[in-house]
Amino acid sequence: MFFDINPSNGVPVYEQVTRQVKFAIANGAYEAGQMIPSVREMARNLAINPNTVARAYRQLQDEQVVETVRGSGLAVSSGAKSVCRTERSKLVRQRIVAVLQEAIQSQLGADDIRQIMEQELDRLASKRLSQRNTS
Amino acid sequence: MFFDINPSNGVPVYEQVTRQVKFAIANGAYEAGQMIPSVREMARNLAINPNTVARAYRQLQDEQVVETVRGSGLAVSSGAKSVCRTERSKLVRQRIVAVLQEAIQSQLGADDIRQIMEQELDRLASKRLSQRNTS
DNA sequence: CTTACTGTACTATAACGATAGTACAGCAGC
DNA sequence: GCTGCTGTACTATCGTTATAGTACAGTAAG
Repeated sequence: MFFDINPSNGVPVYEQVTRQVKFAIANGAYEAGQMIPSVREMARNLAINPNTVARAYRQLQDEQVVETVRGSGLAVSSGAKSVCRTERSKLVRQRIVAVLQEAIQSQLGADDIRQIMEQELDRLASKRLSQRNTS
Repeated sequence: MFFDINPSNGVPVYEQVTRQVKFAIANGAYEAGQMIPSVREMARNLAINPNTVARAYRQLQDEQVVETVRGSGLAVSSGAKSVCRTERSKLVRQRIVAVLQEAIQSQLGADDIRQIMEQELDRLASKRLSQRNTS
């Protein structure tokens, strides 16, 4: 487990952080009541600015995914898991729709898209296996 | 046919313009030697700033997709079509890979992804038909 | 009490994307 | 030659993202 930030991705860094924290909660890496890494620790781990992490955390707090425990840090809220799960699905679906629209607009047929998808799914699957072998 | 700009997409507007011009060349909407819309006309059509279009066109010219004809405008270069075709495939493939990585990272299995894909392909196909009927 | 950690809140700076407005050289068509 | 179009080149401004640095209130642990 750990986070993967891409600064030149179009997607703002602070949003990548909020998203990946939500995803971690969604798949149980962070349980309800558990503390998430502190602003400064997370910033060190991801090699980004503490302010950027703070901004991400503020957003998580606004969305009630996380609650502050004074003097200790931020704890995962009780209802967070299901919320994050639905949000995760929604996000992934949005991204897939966007790409499909783009593909269709560039005159690719449904079969072309399926073919590319399958090729890349295979590639990613084998890549993932080899990563496990080397770790 | 026409262009579809999304200002709050993460992707810079000027890049959306270059991409869509390339895609139009790739699928034959603009033939070699033909003029593309002027900076000001394109800006009016897309409701964006002429400077943004100018920037997109400068980039197209740098990549030799398009050549300036003094006093008249920009003409599609002779070799442009095949270049744009390969570039289009590459771009779409990149985007698909990015989404697949994201989907896998959020713990979705290959079958989940296929299922979402098929659902959305259907939705987009029916949407496209209804659009044709109303135009 | 002191120390070391929490979140939180500022200011300032830099880079980038986008917009607005202006200006100029070159060519087509009348 | 005049008018109207072309691309091109500026400057200035605004908003967003990210960084750097500083500061402060609250708490846990020694």
